[in-house]
Amino acid sequence: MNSKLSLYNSLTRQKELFVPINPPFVGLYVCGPTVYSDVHLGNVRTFISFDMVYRYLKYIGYNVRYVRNITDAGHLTNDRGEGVNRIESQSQLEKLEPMEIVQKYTVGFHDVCRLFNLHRPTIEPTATGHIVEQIEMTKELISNGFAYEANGSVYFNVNAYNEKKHNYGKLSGRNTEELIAGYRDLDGQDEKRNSTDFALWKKASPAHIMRWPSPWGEGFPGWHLECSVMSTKYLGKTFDIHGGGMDLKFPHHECEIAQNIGVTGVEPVKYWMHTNMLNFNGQKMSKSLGNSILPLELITGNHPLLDKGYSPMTIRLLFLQSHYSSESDITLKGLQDSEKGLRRLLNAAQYLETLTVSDKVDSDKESEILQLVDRCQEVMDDDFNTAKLIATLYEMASQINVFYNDNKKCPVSNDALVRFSNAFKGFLFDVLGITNENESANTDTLDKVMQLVIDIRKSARENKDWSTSDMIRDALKDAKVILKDNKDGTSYEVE
RNA sequence: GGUCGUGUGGCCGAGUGGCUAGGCAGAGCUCUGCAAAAGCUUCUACAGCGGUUCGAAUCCGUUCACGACCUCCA
Repeated sequence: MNSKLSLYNSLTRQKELFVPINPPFVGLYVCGPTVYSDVHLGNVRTFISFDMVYRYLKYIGYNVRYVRNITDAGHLTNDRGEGVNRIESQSQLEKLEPMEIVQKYTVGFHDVCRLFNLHRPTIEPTATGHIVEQIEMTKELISNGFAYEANGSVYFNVNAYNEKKHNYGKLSGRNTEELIAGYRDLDGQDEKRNSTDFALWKKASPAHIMRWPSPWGEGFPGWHLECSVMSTKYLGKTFDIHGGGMDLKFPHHECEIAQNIGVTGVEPVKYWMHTNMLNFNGQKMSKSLGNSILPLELITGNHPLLDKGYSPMTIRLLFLQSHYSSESDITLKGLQDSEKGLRRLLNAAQYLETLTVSDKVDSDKESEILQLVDRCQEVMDDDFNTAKLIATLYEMASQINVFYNDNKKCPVSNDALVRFSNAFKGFLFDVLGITNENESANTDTLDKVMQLVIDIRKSARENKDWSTSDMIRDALKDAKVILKDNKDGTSYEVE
């Protein structure tokens, strides 16, 4: 673990050296989806980013406990009191039980995760599985003087919290008075003492299906509470990294901090990480603009704004080509570029397997490739700069191609070639989580059939029977098999 | 209105006080029966205006533009 990883901490607003609380263990908590509809593509970007973070932490030797929750209760459309439970409203729409909605979209979410080659979190807890703990935490907050009951609901008391010299708003740079001023006109006649207060527990109306008994009557937990409860339960009072999309910074993460401090008195998270938003053709995806696009629509191409489908790995590479903290934009041009880039990298990975060392060692060349090896880790240590990592991998791919064209011989020591090869494959496959989607197509059977076709074409070419030779090549192209005539024979590739 | 962020070559996208990012596209060349692939070469930018500095795309100020969150949308 000789890494010098540093990362941008949203809480301190600066890049900091990553020092785990209890090495070699690292606790990572990421806010997961609310399973009330198909997972949003922007959410997928966030999860890909943290998948990469998880992978890199493991790559450099940490033992990571990765907790990503499933929100299956309590997420209100309006946190201010008159909220509608998203899962309930969807269940009415689809005429299904709330738990059927939860099940349906949890399964769908997991399917999407698999497509994009996301590692499973080591713990994936659900809000409904932690109702007891949420009630306990609410009780503690009341007894600590940070919450009050009103009419069967319980609210967090932001003023009481601030009076104890805590600072609600420090993560998102907000101050409570301004928030109150901003809320004034929106404020209804609700049970809260102050408009910045937020629900820990909500009383269930008679029509409400998702309900649990509590000391304050039948109700359901507030949205922010589950993350506080589950992160503390599985990662401890203070843990290393908490991640999520920027849109969750306020109010969700702000409330989480307040709840945790209200119970434990200590700062819950050492490093906060926020991923930036995903746009489509330069605009935020939104239903009203009609440019909202689902992961499966992007993969299948079944959407009016798409020319065709793009593979999950093409999309994954596109996302990782920009830094997690920058906005990312999906455009057709970008997807097409990424598709080509992906092929370039995967081809290089394939060529790499055929390389051997040559008799003589070119020490300049050797130090050049070892420099590329070192750079992979250097750039990742700098706040997970996947954009730079991919640039480095492209340079490595160029190098591989040069060797490949030079009789597949590398003028470097065996040790250097092994290190180079391990770095290229390790960073491409293990860290970036790219997989070779075509591997399954290259079966043994296909290999043998193709060898036969290539041999037949070869004899045609030897007889200068170009029409037969080209006919074979064109027909294969229709079948998405590309022939490449190299100096030392013909190889094929499934598109 | 408040908080935060962004503006880089034809396009995407890193970087952030002096040193070629990288990719895609374009042009030329090599290889090839022709292609494809690959290689080599080439094109070389930092929104405008001030300022600091020996030197700024990078720091400071300012103007303009765009975006996010604060309010349902991840």
